[in-house]
Amino acid sequence: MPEGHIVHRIADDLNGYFAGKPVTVTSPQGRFTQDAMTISGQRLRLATAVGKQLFIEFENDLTLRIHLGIYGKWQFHQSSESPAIVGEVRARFSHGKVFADLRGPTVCEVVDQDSVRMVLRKLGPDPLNANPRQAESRRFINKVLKSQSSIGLLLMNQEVISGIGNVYRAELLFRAGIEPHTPGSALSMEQVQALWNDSVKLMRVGAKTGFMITRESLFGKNPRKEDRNYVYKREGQPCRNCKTSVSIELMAARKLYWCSRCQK
DNA sequence: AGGTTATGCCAAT
DNA sequence: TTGGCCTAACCTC
Repeated sequence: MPEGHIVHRIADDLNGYFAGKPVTVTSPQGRFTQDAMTISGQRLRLATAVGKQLFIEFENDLTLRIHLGIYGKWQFHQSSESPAIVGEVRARFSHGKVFADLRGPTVCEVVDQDSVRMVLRKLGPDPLNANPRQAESRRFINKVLKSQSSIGLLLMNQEVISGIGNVYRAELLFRAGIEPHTPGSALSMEQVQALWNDSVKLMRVGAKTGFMITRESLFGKNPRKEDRNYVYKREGQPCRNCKTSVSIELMAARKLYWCSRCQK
């Protein structure tokens, strides 16, 4: 159940364990067997994360594209014996003593390079792939500033910015003091640039720790889940800043959390 | 044991 | 906008 920072961590793990090595790929569950046979035994060239999408490229130029969706998870094992299959394992990677099990992905398919390019073309810039010159941030800013739709929706739109999900959406807007229903076009360029910069900052914390810690005072610590955020999943509880009861509503079928006093 | 929930997304309406 | 996908964890009874 990841936002983009987790997918980047998975790409790093996969590269650490398997890059440059021939990987045995199976599908204990059976749903992925046909595709698995096309890459099994090939050397894994590189795993790359873009937003919430994971691309695992093999030496025969085929790429395994994975999207974890809301349920998907990877689990890594190190063992001289093959670990028992527990539950529905869509795909298992193995090389030597390392095993990686994938469960519950929305997408798990082998595709060619053209198909990868088509997917990539649709994705907005990823804060975790930002280069130092901030060239990508301009794409994000331009799209937001000319859109009539709300910033709450825009931050969840992977064609606008990739890798942000429901937690970071709520927390970014709280930290910026922006009311989630504000149209993109009503924001200033400085506000949108600041949102981008903050997304880079927060997602780097997430990628480094594995946790979505968004309260400045808790950076570098290991807080309990219920302490990590300002407004996410805190409906009805007092705002950590002004004590106003945190608001909740459904926006495009997802729960939106915000403080009606701090975010105007 | 059964019900609810989730950091997501798409096709159908 | 709604339903469906698909899995495990975390409730409640």
